[in-house]
Amino acid sequence: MTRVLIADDHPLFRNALKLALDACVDSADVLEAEDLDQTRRLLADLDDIDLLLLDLHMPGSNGLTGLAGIRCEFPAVAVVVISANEDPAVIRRALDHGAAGFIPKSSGLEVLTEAVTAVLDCRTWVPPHLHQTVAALEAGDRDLAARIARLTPQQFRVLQMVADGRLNKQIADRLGIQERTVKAHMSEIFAKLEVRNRTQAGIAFRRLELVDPSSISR
Amino acid sequence: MTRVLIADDHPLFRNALKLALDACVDSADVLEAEDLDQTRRLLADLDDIDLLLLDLHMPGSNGLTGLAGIRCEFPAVAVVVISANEDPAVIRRALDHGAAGFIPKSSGLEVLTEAVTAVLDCRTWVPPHLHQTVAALEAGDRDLAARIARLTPQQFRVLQMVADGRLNKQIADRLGIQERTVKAHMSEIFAKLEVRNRTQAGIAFRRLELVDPSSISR
DNA sequence: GTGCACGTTGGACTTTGGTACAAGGGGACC
DNA sequence: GGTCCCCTTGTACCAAAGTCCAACGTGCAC
Repeated sequence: MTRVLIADDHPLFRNALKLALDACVDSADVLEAEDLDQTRRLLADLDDIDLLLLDLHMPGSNGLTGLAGIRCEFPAVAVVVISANEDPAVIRRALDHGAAGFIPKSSGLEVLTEAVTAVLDCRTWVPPHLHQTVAALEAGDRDLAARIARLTPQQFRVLQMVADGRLNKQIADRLGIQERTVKAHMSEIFAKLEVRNRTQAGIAFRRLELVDPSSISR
Repeated sequence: MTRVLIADDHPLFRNALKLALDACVDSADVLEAEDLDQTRRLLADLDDIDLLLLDLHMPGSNGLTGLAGIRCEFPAVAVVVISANEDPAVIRRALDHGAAGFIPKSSGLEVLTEAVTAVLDCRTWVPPHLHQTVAALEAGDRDLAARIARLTPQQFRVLQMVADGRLNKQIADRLGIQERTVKAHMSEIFAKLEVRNRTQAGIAFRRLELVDPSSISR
């Protein structure tokens, strides 16, 4: 049986996706989440999810940050990115970060069905009218993606807090571990990201964001 | 006599702006620059420039970073921002950072003339069809702008390098000063930006950027 | 079973970062 | 001339960051 998790804060769109899934898979087990935390919890609790349909602009998913985090923590799960934004550069970056496909929110039911079918068949899928454009773009994030993908889940969490300007001690407290351990993770993170200090690590991490830096402001 | 500096990497557009200036000012002294470094040099060498027409996407001007830098170093110069991007949120942010006006690159000659006339008359100017929209936006960057505007020119330079992940020692070398001095600047910067460490300062500074963080990548 | 990746911690250490307090020179402004 | 801001440097000190070494338990895969 195919088990799919739909992660989108828009109930109506979740329904549309469910219809598409019913149309192309018999006896699909469909789960839903409306923010990134819930998504992560479900992925962790149920270890047999085959496919994740992930909205890039869902609460908690900060541009590509959410995607990259999921890819670090659950590398075995295929992820299809969903977004209202159809910018080819964004699609390119999502694919670079390991997305198995990209579905615009404006898609009709047939397109959704086609896309889901393709991905469940282990083929990547992007909108046909953008296929050429996206393919022509040189890999925007491939090196960044490759570096970040090397991080372990815990290292990713540490990096996220570093990119928030937190101290090692604060990170240790929040994760319930010793500051030494945080430092050990930091050394690993620097090596994997090929940077020399936490400021550069934070900068690299924040490249995952998509929108104007100000709108995240506070 | 009115002295104006046009900072835009597009020669054709510089010409259009010159025409507009000729049409509304008699005996205008028009200078040109095609990147931010040259702009800064001209502003520093000639201290009697009344108006700067600044392209947001000129080489070196990294989103609002260039504008903020100019405002720190030459607070007396009126700056009108020019951009192909007409996003009201960007216009709002530019005004928050002290721009005296905003001119879309798509403007015709009459509009350019009108805008320049208004600004030389010490009135702020934005495209009439966007005026309401921009005014309705709550101040996006006003607090950030207020904090950054307090920085002295040297502090701004230091912060810029911090946001690049450089060490205090490296910053000191590049500025030809002692590391102690850099530290003194850092303490000032933290106080003015209301942050507690360099990572947070770097984050705050990078909010000035406008585009997807990845495209600055390397 | 044997490896391997992951997360964890330990000790000992060096390097950076950051604060507090004080002060002098130079330029701008009144 | 006096005042204020900017930039600079100094001393002294403490906190945070980061490195190099090594180790142990767990769970997973071959």
